Amino acid sequence: MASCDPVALLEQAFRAGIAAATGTDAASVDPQVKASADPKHGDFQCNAALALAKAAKANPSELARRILAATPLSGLAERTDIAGPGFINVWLSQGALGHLLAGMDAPELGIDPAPLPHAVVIDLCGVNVAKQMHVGHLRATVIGDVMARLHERLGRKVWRENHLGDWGLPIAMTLASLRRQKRDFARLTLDDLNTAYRAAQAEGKSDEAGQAAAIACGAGPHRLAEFDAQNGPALAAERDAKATLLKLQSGDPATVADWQRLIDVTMAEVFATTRTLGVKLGPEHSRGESFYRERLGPVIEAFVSKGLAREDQGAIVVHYADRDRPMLIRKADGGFLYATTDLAAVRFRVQELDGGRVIYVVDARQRDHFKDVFDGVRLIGWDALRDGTRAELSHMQFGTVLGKDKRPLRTRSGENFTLKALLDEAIERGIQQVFRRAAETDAPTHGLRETDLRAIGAAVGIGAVKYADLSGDPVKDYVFDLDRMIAFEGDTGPYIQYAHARIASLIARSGESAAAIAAATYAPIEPAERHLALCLLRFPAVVLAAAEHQAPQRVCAALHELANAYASFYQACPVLKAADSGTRLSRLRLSSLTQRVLAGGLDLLGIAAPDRM
RNA sequence: GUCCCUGUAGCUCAGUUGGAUAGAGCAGGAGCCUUCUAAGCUCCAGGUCGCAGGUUCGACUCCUGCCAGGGACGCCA
Repeated sequence: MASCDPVALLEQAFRAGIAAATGTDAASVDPQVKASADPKHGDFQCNAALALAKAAKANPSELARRILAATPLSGLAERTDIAGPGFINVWLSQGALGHLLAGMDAPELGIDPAPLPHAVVIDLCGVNVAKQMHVGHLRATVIGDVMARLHERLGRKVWRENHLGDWGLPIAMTLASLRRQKRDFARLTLDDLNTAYRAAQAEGKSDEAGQAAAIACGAGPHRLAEFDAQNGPALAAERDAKATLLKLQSGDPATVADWQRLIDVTMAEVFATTRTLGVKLGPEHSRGESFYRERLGPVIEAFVSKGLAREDQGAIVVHYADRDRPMLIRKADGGFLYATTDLAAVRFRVQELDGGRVIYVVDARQRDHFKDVFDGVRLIGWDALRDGTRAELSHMQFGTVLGKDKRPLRTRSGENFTLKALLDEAIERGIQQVFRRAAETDAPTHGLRETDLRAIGAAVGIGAVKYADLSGDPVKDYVFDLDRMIAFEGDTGPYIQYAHARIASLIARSGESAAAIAAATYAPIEPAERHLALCLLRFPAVVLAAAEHQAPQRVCAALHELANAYASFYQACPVLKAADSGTRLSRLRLSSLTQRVLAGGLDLLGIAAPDRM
């Protein structure tokens, strides 16, 4: 497979050179080829001589000389250099750059397929029935979607699993409460459900807390009876909820129909939000907790029968050798816990979905929980795939979204912001900016229809929010500051969209056909052209690295660098007014490739790339 | 109390798994639109990488111990 990745080609060359110079096996050497940080040190460098010299107690500079002499670089390098204690610096020739760019100039943009023997399962979104989506879901949804896109781009089978909270007592409480109120289930909105959910939760809490307090105070049976009388409604509600849960579990048709209605109402709004976000998530990706309900009992039986779990104070728990914290898998009252469901889910995902990698895109605060679950899975061997290999289980943990006060983002009244409200505001701000621009008579958007401008504005606003979420290390908390995200200056989504739109407009103005541009010869000569070319060639490897390291921010960084390199090129190198037609066409082709890489990269991030803005 | 995460410029953050003089963006200073979109470009200024040891040719990166902030810890999910 002809690779257009200069690092791969140089690695191959240096591996041969090192093998020849040191008399070792080429397959076992690490050529340590990297892009140079400083142009003074060439385009790429090979750092292998330093480590090898230490092992062989040789002079690193001398060894570097021998490696370089034995490395076949003709056709690739125009200049080489040995610097410092033994760094080998390489400058690519213009011919090699042009050849590599041409190799990358294809629909797949140089991203070679990297298939895996098994599927990749991505747990994302994780909404709860009867609850509004909030900023926490933004991250689980957006990051999960990007991970799915990255693996899909590499030609891997991907399962997007939206593990919704659609089962258990909380849902039954909401359902029971709505039925008591004789609500018309055909007319319910998500807000209605949310209100009922919170009311039901609050009832349960006050009841529990009060009862616990009464018991803690050493209250006798009489006092407890009095308490019971005072809290009659709450207790009645709880009994009602439990009865409803039983009916639901036994498949009572009317109850199941109402329950399904709650799910439909919730998911209609969830899917409206994922559409707004440009996230690929639909009904076909929903596999909620209820799906696993028949698989929970067997989980307990398996752990108990294998002696991995035992009874403790009435509950069934798994103890681990290296920590005090046990994992509860069944309550004393016989009920199951979320660890039980997750154990069943991992088992299903590995054994039935053939998941060789199972990635949980979930809030970092659940790290202990997933450590326990994964260790439990490994203990019992449910990470074994059909071919006997072990699945990789990972918790891709993300940090909390904070407000400007560095506290978890809340409204004035202390409630979570709904995701919808946040996105609506971002879209509104994006539209304002686009309108402001379009008012200028020389703007390419001047005179566009209002509906088109609004669509561009939405793409810009959503792009700003998503880019801000994706461009940092996922594990860290970040401050949600719409003013900063939407400023559209610097390292933002709109900056990259802008670079893309500029190129689209440039190419449209050129009057050249796509065929004429595609037939041009790449001739990156000017420093800005060379730098742009090197940024382009770096991109395919970044996609693979981002997938393997579960680091979407690498895609963002590479795109920002590329957009930046293009902006400098644009400033320094006239395209349409280039001195001669060869240069003009070469620069147009370079621009075209840049445009497609930017669009492709934004697509991996699930961010739209408008042609005008 | 136990365990986990985080600490990099005034602010918000990157840092390619150990490589050369630690990078961006805001904010601050100086320039650049009669010529391809100024949502842009080019300079300048800004740092004991939380602290202290250790590992080695070489450490923001790996190890140990502290300090600070945050989080999780038996019958909620």
